Amino acid sequence: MTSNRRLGAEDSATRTALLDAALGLMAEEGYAAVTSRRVAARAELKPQLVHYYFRTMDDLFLALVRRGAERNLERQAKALASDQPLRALWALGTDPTATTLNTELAALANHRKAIRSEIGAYAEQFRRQQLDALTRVLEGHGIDKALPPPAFLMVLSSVARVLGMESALGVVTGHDEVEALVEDFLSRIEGPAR
Amino acid sequence: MTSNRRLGAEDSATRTALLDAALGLMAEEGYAAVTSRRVAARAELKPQLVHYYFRTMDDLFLALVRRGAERNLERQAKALASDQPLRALWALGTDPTATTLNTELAALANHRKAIRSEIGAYAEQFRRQQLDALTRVLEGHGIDKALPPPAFLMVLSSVARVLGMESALGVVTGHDEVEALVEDFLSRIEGPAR
DNA sequence: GTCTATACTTCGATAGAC
DNA sequence: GTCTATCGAAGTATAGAC
Repeated sequence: MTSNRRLGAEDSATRTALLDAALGLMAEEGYAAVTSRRVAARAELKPQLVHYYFRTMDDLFLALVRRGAERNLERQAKALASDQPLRALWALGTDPTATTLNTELAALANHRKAIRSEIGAYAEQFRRQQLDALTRVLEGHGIDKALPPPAFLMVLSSVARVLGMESALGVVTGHDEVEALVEDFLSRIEGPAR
Repeated sequence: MTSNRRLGAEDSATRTALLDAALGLMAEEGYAAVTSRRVAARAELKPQLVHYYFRTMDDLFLALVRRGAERNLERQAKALASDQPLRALWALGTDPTATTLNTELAALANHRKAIRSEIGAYAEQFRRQQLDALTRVLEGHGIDKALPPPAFLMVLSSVARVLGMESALGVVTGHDEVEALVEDFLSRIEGPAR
């Protein structure tokens, strides 16, 4: 019944500024810092505008997830289309900024249902995009029959993700060894890094 | 200069009740739900008691991290001493409750310095405890020379962790395949699950 | 050693003015 | 289509009573 209040236009510059501010706050101080007041302050706007453009904070998070995911699907598509798609994928997976944001989103998804399904659906899209590209890449190379592309992909992206998370915490044990392992693997498939 | 205010005793039952309440909130609703008011309400106590026993919310989080880590180091030690240590480790790593809590802690660590170093130090301890036990286990078995124990450990625990996180999001692509891969690996080293 | 009264700040959200 | 005035609830933290 809270429905006949009006909403700001999707293409408004103010709306974009609010999303940018929210993204920055989330990356730098975590999802709990994304409050209507702080988002507005960072964008040098009034707090009430957040509710005009997004109604609730949940709606703001959803808009943030969608915009970020669409951007990153394009980014990943470009990476997968490069001449060393696996190395590009590895670089994307270990990127510190992405790691931080992914952690925040995962935590956010833990307890906000609408956000969880949105993130889950996008996560599937990322994985499928990777799988499509990878299946083609691995066809040519003589890769172990016991390692099907979906499993290989899970292993590679899991290691990249955890390596990024642990590095942020200052954990080092096992990192050199697993990086050497991955490097060995990548160079056998794609040759030395260019 | 805020220092000569007194603090509650470490072994107080009230203090324990507050920590239990904080843990439950963190698991069920995320770290942002861990506020002095909500923690107290869940423990059926007054909010001010949180500040009497922990002074600041940061101190409460630190106490929570320490208590949880000490408990889980014991839990992991037991798992590693079982007759199928790798399978026990895999089970611990994919446990949904632990996965949720780990995600919250990782997010919390992203932007609270004191908590980050505490979690980082404990993460190293967990890894070292695993490595000590694993090195002994792998000595006997004929495992690939190209896969040193630290790298193997990183791969196994990374996959377990990401599998748990993605399952919570409803992601499925690649999961069956990587589980089959892990099962094959584990059964070659430890035999069928008991 | 334990807990309460209280101060001050920040939160999300709505109704209504331009 | 855009923004402001304003409300009631919830946040952390301290000083002081028992």
